[in-house]
Amino acid sequence: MLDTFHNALPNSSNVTSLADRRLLHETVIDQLRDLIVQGELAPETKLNERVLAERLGTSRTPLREAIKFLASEGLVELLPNRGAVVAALKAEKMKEVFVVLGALEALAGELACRNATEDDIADIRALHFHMLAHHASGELAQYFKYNQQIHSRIMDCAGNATLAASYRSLNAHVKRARYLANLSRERWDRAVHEHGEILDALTRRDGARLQALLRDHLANKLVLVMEALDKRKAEATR
Amino acid sequence: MLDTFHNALPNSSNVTSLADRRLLHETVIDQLRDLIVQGELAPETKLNERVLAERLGTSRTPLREAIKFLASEGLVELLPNRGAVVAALKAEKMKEVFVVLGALEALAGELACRNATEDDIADIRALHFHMLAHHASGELAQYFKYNQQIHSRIMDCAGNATLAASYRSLNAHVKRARYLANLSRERWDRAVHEHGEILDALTRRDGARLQALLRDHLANKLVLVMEALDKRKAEATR
DNA sequence: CGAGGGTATTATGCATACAAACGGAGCCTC
DNA sequence: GAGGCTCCGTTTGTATGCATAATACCCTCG
Repeated sequence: MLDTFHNALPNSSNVTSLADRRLLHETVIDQLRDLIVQGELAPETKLNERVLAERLGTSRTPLREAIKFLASEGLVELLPNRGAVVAALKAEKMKEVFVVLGALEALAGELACRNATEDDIADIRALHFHMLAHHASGELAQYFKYNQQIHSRIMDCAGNATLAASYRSLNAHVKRARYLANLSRERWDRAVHEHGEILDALTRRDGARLQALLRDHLANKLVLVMEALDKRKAEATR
Repeated sequence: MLDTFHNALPNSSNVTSLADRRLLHETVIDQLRDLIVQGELAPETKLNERVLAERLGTSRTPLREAIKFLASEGLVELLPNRGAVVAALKAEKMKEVFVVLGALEALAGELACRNATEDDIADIRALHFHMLAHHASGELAQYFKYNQQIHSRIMDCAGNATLAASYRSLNAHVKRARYLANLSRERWDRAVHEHGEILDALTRRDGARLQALLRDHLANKLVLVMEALDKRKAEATR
């Protein structure tokens, strides 16, 4: 997974020699984030330090540092004197996250219309058609992958690393909900249609339109996630 | 049971009731954040773990956990195998932060226009007049305090805890720049005037207008910070 | 049989110990 | 004299130990 979150290395001169040195607690941060995002560690799971440390092949110290880091991203919650748990997946929280993400993506779209090069847009178009192909053949996992890449690419084109970092942090929450959302064909088709419009707006560099489209796109995605959460809740209480 | 006495201790962040007691690493996070935001630990200062731990009256373990936490907020940067430094105050970074903050505050304004109670708005009006008083008497520090409270209060009225958390995290960067911005009277008057318009828009619950005002307000603040940064840079190279 | 309390066990929070890596001083070589 | 190499002190990174808080269990009592 290329999702590794690197803090910007201030020293760009010998960046390669420093960058490829993976510190244990950074590895642990990524491993733990993946476990949470992919749902392998279910929401509200208690994080037993000793057990987890052994599972990740490290000691408690780097693990504890990783937990503190993820706590500030909101993926885990700290219970004083009782350790940490994987953050709950609550409908209310999801609504909040989507509203903020909507604003961030809208901003990114606006900036991308100004800053993207033609090559950037060509790349995004290529990703778009890959995505269409996987949609056509019904390969959900691959579809999601390219979908995600398109949004990330637009974010990158905005040319604002701070914006991108905020986006990634919040987006982790959404990714977590993804694995439980099984798309109806109708909704899936609609999402793909929206992506077509998004690509159009970007191509025409119509910032205002792209902003509105991205906001709506997120709002529709929220509906999906909410339905999935409701269904899960219904199954749980049954 | 007898420990209920401890609940009287000052408690800033976690609303999750249970036993939220003050843990050492949390205290250290706040202390360290304050040191950085108030400029006592200057940008690019190396954080020597042993020295800092002693200064804060703790051991390296909680300090390191606090550093990891602040790293994810972007206030410190981690240099693999070489520790951590206070994040640099760069113009480019500031521009980025202000753009994102602008979007977040605009969103908060829009939501606040929908969700604020009349009492909320009355509170904000009260803060506004306190601020005016300190502006009139030229008390910058007090002015800043009420200014900040107004923005925080609007943020709270938005009723989106996730939004508020993102805002706080990014706003720490701005606060850090504040101590070096010495306002000209003209600019100060202008900022106060803008605040008047902001209050008006909120009172009339004109979300679109408030959004635009907050965005502009932030943009103007950015200009101030940039001038201050330029001046500091000029002094440094002299 | 259930409730309450007290003790034992376990896990967390913090401190310290140990290992590895960086940086600098001094020495050697050219 | 300059450049580079090595060794050593310092600092970070990781592991482990110890104390305390929380939980689970059991025993007693109603």
